[in-house]
Amino acid sequence: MAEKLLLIDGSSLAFRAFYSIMNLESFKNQNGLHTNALFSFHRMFESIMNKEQPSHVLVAYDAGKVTFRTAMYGDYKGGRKKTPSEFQEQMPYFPVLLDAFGVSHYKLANYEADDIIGTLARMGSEAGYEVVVVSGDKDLIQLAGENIRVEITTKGVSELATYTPEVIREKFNLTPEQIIDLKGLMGDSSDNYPGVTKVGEKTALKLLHQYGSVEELYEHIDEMKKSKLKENLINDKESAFLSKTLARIHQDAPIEITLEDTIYRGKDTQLLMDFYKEMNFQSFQTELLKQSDDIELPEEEEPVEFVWVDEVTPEMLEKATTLHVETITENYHLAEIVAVAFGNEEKVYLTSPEIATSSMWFQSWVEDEAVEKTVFDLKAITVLLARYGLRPKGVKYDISLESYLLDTNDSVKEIADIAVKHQMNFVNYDEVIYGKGAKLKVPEDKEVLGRHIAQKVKALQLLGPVILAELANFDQKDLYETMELPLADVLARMEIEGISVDKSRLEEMGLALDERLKELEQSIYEQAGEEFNVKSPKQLGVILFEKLNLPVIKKTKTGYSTAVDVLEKLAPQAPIVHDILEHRQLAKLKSTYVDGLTQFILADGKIHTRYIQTLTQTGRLSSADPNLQNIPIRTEEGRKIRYAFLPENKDSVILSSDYSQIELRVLAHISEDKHMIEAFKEGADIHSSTAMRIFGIDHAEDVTSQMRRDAKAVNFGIVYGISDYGLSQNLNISRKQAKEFIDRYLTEYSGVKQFMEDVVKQAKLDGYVETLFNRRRYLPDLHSSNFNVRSFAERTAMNSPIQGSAADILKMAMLEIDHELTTRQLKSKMLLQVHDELIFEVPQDELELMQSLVSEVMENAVSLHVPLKVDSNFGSSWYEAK
DNA sequence: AGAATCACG
DNA sequence: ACGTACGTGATTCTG
Repeated sequence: MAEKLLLIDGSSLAFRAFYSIMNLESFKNQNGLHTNALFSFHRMFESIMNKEQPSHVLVAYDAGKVTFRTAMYGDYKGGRKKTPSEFQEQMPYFPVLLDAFGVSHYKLANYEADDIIGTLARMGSEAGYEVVVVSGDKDLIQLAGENIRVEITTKGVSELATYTPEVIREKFNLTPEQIIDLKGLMGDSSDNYPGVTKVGEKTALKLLHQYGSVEELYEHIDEMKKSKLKENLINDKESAFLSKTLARIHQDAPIEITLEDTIYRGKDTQLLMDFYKEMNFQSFQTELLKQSDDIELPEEEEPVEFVWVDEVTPEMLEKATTLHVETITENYHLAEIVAVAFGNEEKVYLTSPEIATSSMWFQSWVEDEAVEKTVFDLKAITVLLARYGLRPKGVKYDISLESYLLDTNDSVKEIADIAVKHQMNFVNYDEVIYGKGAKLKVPEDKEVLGRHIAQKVKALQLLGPVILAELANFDQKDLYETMELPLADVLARMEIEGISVDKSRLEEMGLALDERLKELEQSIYEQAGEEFNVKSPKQLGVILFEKLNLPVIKKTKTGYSTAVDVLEKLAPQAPIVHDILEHRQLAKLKSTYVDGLTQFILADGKIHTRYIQTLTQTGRLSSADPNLQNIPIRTEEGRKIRYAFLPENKDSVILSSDYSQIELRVLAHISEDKHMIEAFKEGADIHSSTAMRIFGIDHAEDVTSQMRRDAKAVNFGIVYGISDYGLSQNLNISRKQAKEFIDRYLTEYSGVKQFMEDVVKQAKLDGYVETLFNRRRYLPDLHSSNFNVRSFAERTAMNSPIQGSAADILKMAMLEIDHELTTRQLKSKMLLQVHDELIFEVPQDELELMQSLVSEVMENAVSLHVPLKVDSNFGSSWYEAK
């Protein structure tokens, strides 16, 4: 096989890698080391290796700041910003990674990576090798030659642009050698050498096409006619020659390595595995495990004992305080149970759910309030064991919930995530054991499976007290013990209960939608003069903006935007746009709400969503499989979907109770703004009263509906952490006008203004914001040097305490309502939660009681400086509960 | 897998 | 001057 030498500019690529992933916070290992550059470099490197399949590889590095170039020109690479510390700290690990890859790396005092590469490229080429050079720095294209191809990263790092002498001729009409002359004339702002004043790429190219080189140019300078350019060339002659010298990459650097030394040795899987563990690179870990079969799983110092049993005895349970139910798919309403496990950090028992739950001993252990247990995700376990009629009690530590409360930023999806954060590296990620995607499966080897589960149990057991102590430290023990933990049980029962959905009703709607969609498609094709996929934004863009020549209002990263606000602006100009808008809306209804929901109706005729209690950054719940928190309501066509949501029993109705303006009331409370509190105490219409203030109206009856609408938008904006631009977009008004609205608002509600300023200031000091119930959100981006990132964090600092406190309040109300339903032995059921709204199934004979009970509890869930108000409606379907 | 779009509070 | 509203999940297309 022919020899192929791959030369990589490590310094340049590592730097590019660093900037290609700027989401610094999510790329940290267990010791707080940033890993974004290492991760991204790894990805780039692998893709290059796969593509090139070289026989020889070398990664070259700059040795340091001082080189022969700085000796020639003191300011070479001067004026550069200091390397960010987040990057600096990753630099020592690149050699470790490369050693694990089996790839040589080299740096040389006084020289840059370029010169090492230049020298080896020459040597390789002379030896008849095919040479490939990869860098993020375009200067290296001067190395292109007969056997030398240069690849430069573009668009961050995702793609490579190839440079051969032919490409350079086509692009610049120059030879690779002339690239050096080009640099000499142009200079280089990032390397900080000057070239010739006022000469950029265009002028430099013109000159080189005429004269061929810097030397030739100055030979014939006298023949040039008098011009500013000529003057500059004469004045900067010295600089031009210096710059050319600086730009030239050395091809005879005194390197001490030979081509022999660059032979690719191949991956050392064990070293790589260790590196991935250290950096917490899960996906690479799994990938590696798939490729090789000789990797040893990490050793525990004192391995946990585990045993599969087919009978549960009291002795087994005697010292057991951790309970685990293993599943490998997310949706626990449908998931198959792989095993039930119980034990402690020393010994774990594993068995099937049938064996466990049929044991009297196990039943009473699970349901014994007095046995303080540790679990991971109480809600999931509650739903899973409910299949067997068991309801866990006495759970003290839910590691999942606790981790979420401690820091919403580090997403703890599985036990390994939190174990690794506490240096318990013996726990494997599920993906490592079970695989993922199409290859997801339980290992046949009971030893492997058993050890994996046992290690999880061990970690949970050890983590329990540690994590609770951390919560206590943050004053979050109450939040956990009296709100989130009991709520897990309430939510589990809501999920298990589910809500009845009329499948045939949905199917009827689906047929009608299909018919209308066909009509619209025909009409759209006719008006477009051709058939195309209306659902493809790309194809639609071509039709609208190229074929029909409609004006481009907004662009996205990838092309024309065809979002609703754009289409609405175009609608008056072209009737086709009306049809497209309607098509969009109906297609959404059909796919997401008719077909989508239908798939989730189980044999009991109900939909069982999952509330995710540990996801949002603010403390809200989210809902998935399916999402029942975004069922249409804003348009009549969409709202009809709600006709399909029914009470389970004929004699019952759907009752819906929602907080009125809860976020603004919370804002009034937290900010203690006099005027806003006053407005709410008077029971005023808050949007009208805001309108009166910002428009200077004295009598409520003089507020026009337009004013109220504007004021409402301003109120929303305030809650979101307002900006003039955002408001102007929302109201379709000028930015100046929007700014006036905001200024008026903040003058009138000066307490709100004060709060907004204080909350950001305090957050910058503390690093986090808090809700009324001590729920925290950390905002490291408040200190970002990037304006956008920082501004976003500031708006978040204003919004999170508001949105989060509102979420806290509804959670408190849910607990109280659940308590009342239980103690009063009512037949009414709490079915759904939609952020500020609760949905119940209520038997007719409990309706009166429930209406007042629910309102009463919700309104008095907490005591604020303003009253809380609840609106209730009921009907024979969710649609009619309005 | 990511982007674009759109449903909700 | 910088470019934006806050929080979610599902579907579809596309590289």
